[in-house]
Amino acid sequence: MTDDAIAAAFAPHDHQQCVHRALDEAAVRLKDQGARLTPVRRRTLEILLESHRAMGAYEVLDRLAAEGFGRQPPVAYRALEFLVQHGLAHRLQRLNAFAACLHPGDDHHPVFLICRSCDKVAEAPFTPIRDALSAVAREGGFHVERATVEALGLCAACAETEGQAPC
Amino acid sequence: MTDDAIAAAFAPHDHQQCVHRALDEAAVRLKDQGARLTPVRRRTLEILLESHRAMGAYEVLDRLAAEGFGRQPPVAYRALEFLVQHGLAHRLQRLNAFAACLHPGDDHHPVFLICRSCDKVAEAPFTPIRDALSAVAREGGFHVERATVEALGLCAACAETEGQAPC
DNA sequence: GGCGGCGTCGTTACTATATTACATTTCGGT
DNA sequence: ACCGAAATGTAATATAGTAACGACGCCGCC
Ligand SMILES: [Zn+2]
Ligand SMILES: [Zn+2]
Ligand SMILES: [Zn+2]
Ligand SMILES: [Zn+2]
Repeated sequence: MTDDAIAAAFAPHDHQQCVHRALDEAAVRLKDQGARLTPVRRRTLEILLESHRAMGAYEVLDRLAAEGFGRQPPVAYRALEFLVQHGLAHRLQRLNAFAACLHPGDDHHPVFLICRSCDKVAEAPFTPIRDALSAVAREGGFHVERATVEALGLCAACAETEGQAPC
Repeated sequence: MTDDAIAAAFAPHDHQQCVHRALDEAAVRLKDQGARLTPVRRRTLEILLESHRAMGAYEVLDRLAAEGFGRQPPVAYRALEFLVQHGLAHRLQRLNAFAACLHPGDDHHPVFLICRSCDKVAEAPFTPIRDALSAVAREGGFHVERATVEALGLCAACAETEGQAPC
């Protein structure tokens, strides 16, 4: 998860290939783990991958229902939870939403950078922040186990066009 | 917001005085701002202050309703939003909950340390984390405007009694 | 082939969280 | 006393998430 990867998430790129690669990698990882990438699960991942945005569970559900899958909340929540559990997607607390993981494979718990203009989400390395956080907490006698770090701001692409229409 | 303040939030302390001081400070601050600390608002703040825990809006609402205030959601949400707006309380995204601010006066946007055993919440300085976060983001061309940092872990008091009953 | 366990998928029904809209009351200034 | 703004209350609704249960299909075994 390099700095380039952050920029790449917001910049225009060969998205077909980006999606394809992610799906392939997902299939491989799941096979290794003995987990099944069923049609609903696969389609859910595809839907998340289509944009680099975070999507609410009900937004995903509408898409699934329109394509002939079940139309009740558990359908979406189960698929999303499965993806999160297997490191293929993340949950964004701040938005009550989910986003496909852009770096499955890296065993990670990232920091999220959310652009308030284009709504896209990037993942940044957690380590430097965790170090700062742990240090501050430890001095107060607190032991950090898990942390949520979600930043709202402006991506490079949107900063350039600020004032104009969103990218 | 010192390290001692973090430890103090979790450690036993003269809580009557702790609450009293916070209420006094709130009254002064609001008067300065020309805002009114009405009965519902004051009672809401007291309820939050009674524990150092985060409370859900409906939990607060139940308390208010039981004391003769309105029993519809907006009653609680409005009072809570008012307190948040005026820096007397914080909203915890991760818990869908609210906690009284322990350091009104410091103009701040803190990091939250939430003990998973006793549920108490402390506030830690944001600056060191923001620096680390901004640095990471900037290298990816991302400009951070606001960030949510909420850590789950174990406070010093609970770490000592771990394995026994929660403090 | 038939059987049974297990995981997946779908449904209904429900809980929890939060907001919109509108009527009524309260407060401060004139 | 009067007016307008802010605050309070209500009902209704929107959004987010979970529990419980039955049906179906797959796989390993008899
Ligand atoms: Zn892409
Ligand atoms: Zn953007
Ligand atoms: Zn206290
Ligand atoms: Zn504790």
